[in-house]
Amino acid sequence: MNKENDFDLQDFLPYLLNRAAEETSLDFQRRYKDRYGLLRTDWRVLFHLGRYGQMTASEIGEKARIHKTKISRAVRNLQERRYLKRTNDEMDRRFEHLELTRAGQQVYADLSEEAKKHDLRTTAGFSAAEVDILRRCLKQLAGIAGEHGENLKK
Amino acid sequence: MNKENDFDLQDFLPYLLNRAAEETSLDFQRRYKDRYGLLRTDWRVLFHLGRYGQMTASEIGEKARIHKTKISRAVRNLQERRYLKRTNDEMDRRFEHLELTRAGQQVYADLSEEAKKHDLRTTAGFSAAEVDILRRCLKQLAGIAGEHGENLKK
DNA sequence: AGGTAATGGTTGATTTTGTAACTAACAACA
DNA sequence: TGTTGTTAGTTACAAAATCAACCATTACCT
Repeated sequence: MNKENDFDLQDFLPYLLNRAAEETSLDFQRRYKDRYGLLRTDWRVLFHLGRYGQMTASEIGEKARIHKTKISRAVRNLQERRYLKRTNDEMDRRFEHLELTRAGQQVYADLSEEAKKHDLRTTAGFSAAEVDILRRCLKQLAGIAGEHGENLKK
Repeated sequence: MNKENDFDLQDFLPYLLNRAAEETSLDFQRRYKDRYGLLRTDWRVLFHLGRYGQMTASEIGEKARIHKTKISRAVRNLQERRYLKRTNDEMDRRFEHLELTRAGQQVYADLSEEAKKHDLRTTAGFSAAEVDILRRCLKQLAGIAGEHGENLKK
């Protein structure tokens, strides 16, 4: 079929990563989608605010590597659902400080519980050592800093 | 900011997998996009045909977990670029056998070379053992059969 | 045969995403 | 001041993904 080429698609990392990402995201997706009407970017933004507290749109974008237009739309969605409120910075009125409302915090609490359980299920078939290596490799690949806060970029 | 919750988003596997997938896909994407005008689904289909030879659309869909509408459009794209040809099954005229043309095979040869190199670069920072574990975990998560051809489903 | 269901594949409408241009607010410096 | 350059965020338009309805062909069942 092909030349002497022994390269197998099923070993190609971008392919594997994409498929693994899709598979593992699927049933968790249902939680935030059906339960709260959120899109993927929505919950990512919500998670960041829930985990790290008040942030601006571009801080979230930088940390989560999400483009600003996606964030802009996610913020609007979350605000419409009353999960988030915006406050203008008094010093520099270009900034908007974003923060979860009480309702938003509840969603975060619920979903982060789900996420924790979800990860346990996902890794059920692996040993602790394997899970550890998996996470470390993925963080490296994702460009997420290890212990050193080397978040370079700009 | 949040309750006693110690769950960190940066450890959540769907999140990590998605980000790692995006990061690692990026520069490879440029290869097939700029060089051959292919979309992501296009090259996936092309890779399957290049690797496994003649297949039907739904066989590809099942193996690669791509929805049939996406495949239908990818096939049309590839055909327009003369990378692929269709043949109708004489026995059952619902089937179309898909196959790469000479040109398509050249694209496959080039891109699979690139892919191989790409993976080497991607894993440059890891030990062989780590890479091995990473791949095995990902295959498991992606639902790709290990040694046993347990491709269940349908 | 004739009716119903299932399968392979395509097409069209709606949603989502990506790209680029744009507004508003500030900074820097003449 | 005023002109130029940046930065935060939004909006508009094009590209792409998703979902549902749709042929055409074959299978099943009486």
